[in-house]
Amino acid sequence: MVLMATRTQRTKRRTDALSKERIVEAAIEILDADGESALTFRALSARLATGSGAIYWHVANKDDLLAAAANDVIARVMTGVVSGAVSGAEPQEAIRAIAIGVFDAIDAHPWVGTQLSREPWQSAMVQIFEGIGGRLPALGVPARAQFDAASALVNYILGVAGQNAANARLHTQESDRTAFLGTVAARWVQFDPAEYPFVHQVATQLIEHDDREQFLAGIDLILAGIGSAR
Amino acid sequence: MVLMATRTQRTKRRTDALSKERIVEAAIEILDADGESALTFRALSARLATGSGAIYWHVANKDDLLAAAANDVIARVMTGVVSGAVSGAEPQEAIRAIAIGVFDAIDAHPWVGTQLSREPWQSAMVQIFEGIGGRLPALGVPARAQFDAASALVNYILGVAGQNAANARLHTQESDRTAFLGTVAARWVQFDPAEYPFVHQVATQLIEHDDREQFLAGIDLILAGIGSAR
DNA sequence: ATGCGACTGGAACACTGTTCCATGAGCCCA
DNA sequence: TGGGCTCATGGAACAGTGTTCCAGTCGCAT
Repeated sequence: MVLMATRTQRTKRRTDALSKERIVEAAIEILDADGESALTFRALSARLATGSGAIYWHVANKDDLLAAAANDVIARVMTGVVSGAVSGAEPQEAIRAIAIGVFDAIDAHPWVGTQLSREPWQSAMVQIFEGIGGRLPALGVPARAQFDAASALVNYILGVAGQNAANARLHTQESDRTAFLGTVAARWVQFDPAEYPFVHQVATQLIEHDDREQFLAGIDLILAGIGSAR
Repeated sequence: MVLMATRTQRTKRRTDALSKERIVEAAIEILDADGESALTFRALSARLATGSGAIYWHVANKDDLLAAAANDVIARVMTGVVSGAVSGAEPQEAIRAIAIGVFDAIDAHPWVGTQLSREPWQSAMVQIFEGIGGRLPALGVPARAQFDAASALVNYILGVAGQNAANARLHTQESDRTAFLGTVAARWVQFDPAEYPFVHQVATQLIEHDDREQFLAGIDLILAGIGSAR
């Protein structure tokens, strides 16, 4: 993997020795179990039965740790998607599969969404960029349009990612979510139809809409736009 | 404005009395001058010549303050765009104008980008949603496709917004930006062309690309997709 | 004039990321 | 075998954060 720093360590020290891998693993567990706010160096120290100083020997700072954790999750998604049935499929289907893969990963680990929209040009984003951009030639997109097309798709994905993460931050429970959507819808209905006709009208669809389907609809919209410009 | 809380205060107290407006105004000044990390309740207290307790009487917490600040900026953009020459123009042009308006606002106040991707269903986002969604009927988009179309456009905008804000956080200077892009491009060129053909190939375009133009290209792509599905 | 509620300023609290350093484990060479 | 010497560790200390708490002050209605 070109992205990784060179590492020449052959199982030194105790078997339970600290390592960036072990730290990232523990961090992901905390993030998944109790959310972004639960990941502190104290919590991490406790879980790894060590001190914060030891962790800092392996990890530059918290941003570094979060980037590595997000990279870990995304890398798993990308290798999973690429090695899956998709590799030989139609390029359009491959792009959809990657997008859905990233969406589902962020749905399962909302903190990844926050991280993706927070640190740009990060290795996690490069992987997504490559996965999508690499399929564009096969789609018949002219070379000079590929950069813009890939950027549009990735930015859309990042937008949804951030929004999903923000939603997850607001309510941990599934029941919270529907209740919250109900509240928002109720507020939207009460907007003045003269000033906010669209928001007013769309309020009802808010409750019954499916995030995943809407996400895919957006991907298809962009793909249609890419196709029409061909 | 339906979004604002009811407010029945008629110039009480001293002329320099604290108020949510004055606090938000000062917060925006700090954010614009010295970036997101500079906005602390201590800095705000100092600038307003008061204590943090006084601020908390007018503002629920920091999130509330940031939301109000972002709302302020976006509201100005939206009224500016709507009252501009655009109001009677072709709906497609109106949507482009709104998107560009939001983009430029985030370019000028990067912290707004962070805020937009952080707190969903917020009044700032509702305004953008309405501004864009309200033009879709005139574009000939069927009613049941409008929600998805608006959501796609807004999420794309939010994605770019977050990314722009992250970039701005990384380097304050314009010279920093080009230097940084150069570094990233240099790294991308060195990616193994067998494993990362797209990223490798696109690296050169990275340096000379214009964020604003690429953003607009993405909007046009989505608009083309919306048009083709009509 | 006086009481009362709206408002203020700043001290105190709990908690964060990060740094610093005294100590220990394992290895290499004499 | 024993001494260095580096890698690695754990935890105390630091600076700074958002937030709470509360003793006051001010202006108005009575």
